[in-house]
Amino acid sequence: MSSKATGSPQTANEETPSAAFSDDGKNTIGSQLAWRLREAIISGELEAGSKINLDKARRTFNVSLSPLREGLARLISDGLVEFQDNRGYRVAPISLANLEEITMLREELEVFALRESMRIGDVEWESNIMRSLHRLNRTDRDASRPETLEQWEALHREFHLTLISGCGKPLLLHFCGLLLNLNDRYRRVFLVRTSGDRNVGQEHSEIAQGTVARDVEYASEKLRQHIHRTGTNLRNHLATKGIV
Amino acid sequence: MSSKATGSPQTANEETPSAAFSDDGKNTIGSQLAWRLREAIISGELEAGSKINLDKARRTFNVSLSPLREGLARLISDGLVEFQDNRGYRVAPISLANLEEITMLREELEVFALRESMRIGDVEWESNIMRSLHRLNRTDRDASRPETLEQWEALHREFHLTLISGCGKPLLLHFCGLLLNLNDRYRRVFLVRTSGDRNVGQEHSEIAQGTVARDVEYASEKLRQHIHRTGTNLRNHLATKGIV
DNA sequence: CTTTCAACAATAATCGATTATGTGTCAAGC
DNA sequence: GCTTGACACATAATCGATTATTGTTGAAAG
Repeated sequence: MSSKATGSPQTANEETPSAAFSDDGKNTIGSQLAWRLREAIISGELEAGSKINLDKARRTFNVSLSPLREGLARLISDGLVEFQDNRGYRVAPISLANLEEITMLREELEVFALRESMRIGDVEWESNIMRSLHRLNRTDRDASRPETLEQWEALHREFHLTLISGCGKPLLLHFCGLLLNLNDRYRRVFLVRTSGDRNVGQEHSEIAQGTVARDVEYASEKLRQHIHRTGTNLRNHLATKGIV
Repeated sequence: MSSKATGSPQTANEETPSAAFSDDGKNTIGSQLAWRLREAIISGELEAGSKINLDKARRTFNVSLSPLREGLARLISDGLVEFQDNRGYRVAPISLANLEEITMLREELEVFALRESMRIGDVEWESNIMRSLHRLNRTDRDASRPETLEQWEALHREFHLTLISGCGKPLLLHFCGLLLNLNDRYRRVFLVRTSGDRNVGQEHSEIAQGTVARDVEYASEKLRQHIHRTGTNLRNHLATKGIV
């Protein structure tokens, strides 16, 4: 099993983005399931909007109902699964409107968190940014090797979270983490490659450099544009596939 | 069992603030437990930070473990309960920093949602506001009758949610609902009465009137002040009780 | 007197079986 | 032909018992 980026923080239980924690076979079955299900949904393996049959899932994953429900419950917190009493679980649907809301809220919240970080972040935080940036830029996405995509996604997620991790606001970080999760799902499913007119690596570098230089307006604007472009890009891909 | 305000929306499953739905004994045990536990936590009956012993809780509520976990899982989504593998559940702690973050985020998100609502809200939405306002202002808090407090809290919550319900952004509403929940907990636990120099009813009326008049700047500012004052007020009470 | 480690007690996690609920189908009545 | 209701089937929810993990205590070693 490959190493993963931070996942579903229970509450204020944000995992340190830097830690090289290994997911041993130590965790609870419910936890492991949460990971696997999340990956299955974000990767598109489980189709958006589809019903999750407990009995089938139980057999697929070779587990009992209790941990299965446990795992699903966590994905509900993440907004990746929906639930109704006596009607069971279903993979959260996707839509243009949803994507647009995610993008808009990211522009608001992530930028706000970035400004706060630049205001009160410490040197430790700055260093973490540069490290995340370096790792991200050294990793290529190779569409022919899915594991590299997954790896890149993890590093990308970590970069964005690190960027705003200096703000000292657990709840805000939690919200941003959720939005990032939801957004990544759209990218994983719809984005084979970045549109040619963008140099994403460059964009990340500019954001990072502006941030550690505490150039508030510059960094904020760069981040906002970065998020906005990604949103536009994804929206086009959705339109192509006829998603409303 | 008294009627309740909207509770823990699973995902985009926001309950209509207006509906006079009765919670029959129809729901799932897990659902009912979620309600009861939420009330127990928000009311302070379950002490902040305290551990939740599954076996004891199971006996207290006369249920089996499965629905108990189910209910607790939902409160995790709400940020009212924290969880760690193999270590169980605990009531989310409270702190000055947490309260301040909640207040700050409410100022950002709720005001943002209000502006969006004023931008695109329809007549139906306006009408709902006036109705919620009326119901709220017609209800008094009587410290000697706890059920009136609970009733007032429900209506207050509904008013604030209705105010921003015109924005057409389910995720944003979800976040605001969470923050409101967390905030209400502080009020329920620490606020015996409003500080004398405030006329909260008046504040609500001003916000509502400004909103339906689409006086964007006025309404936004009034709402922000309202939230801010409540935050300050609560902070003082926390300080009095020595909460750090 | 402190540290280590092993047994025990307390607690959480999981399982398989059982019960309750929702859903689809077919026949009788209109 | 269309609607209604009862039955049967599929599925979700719950239970009680079992297993795994954690934490605690106390005796032995240093």
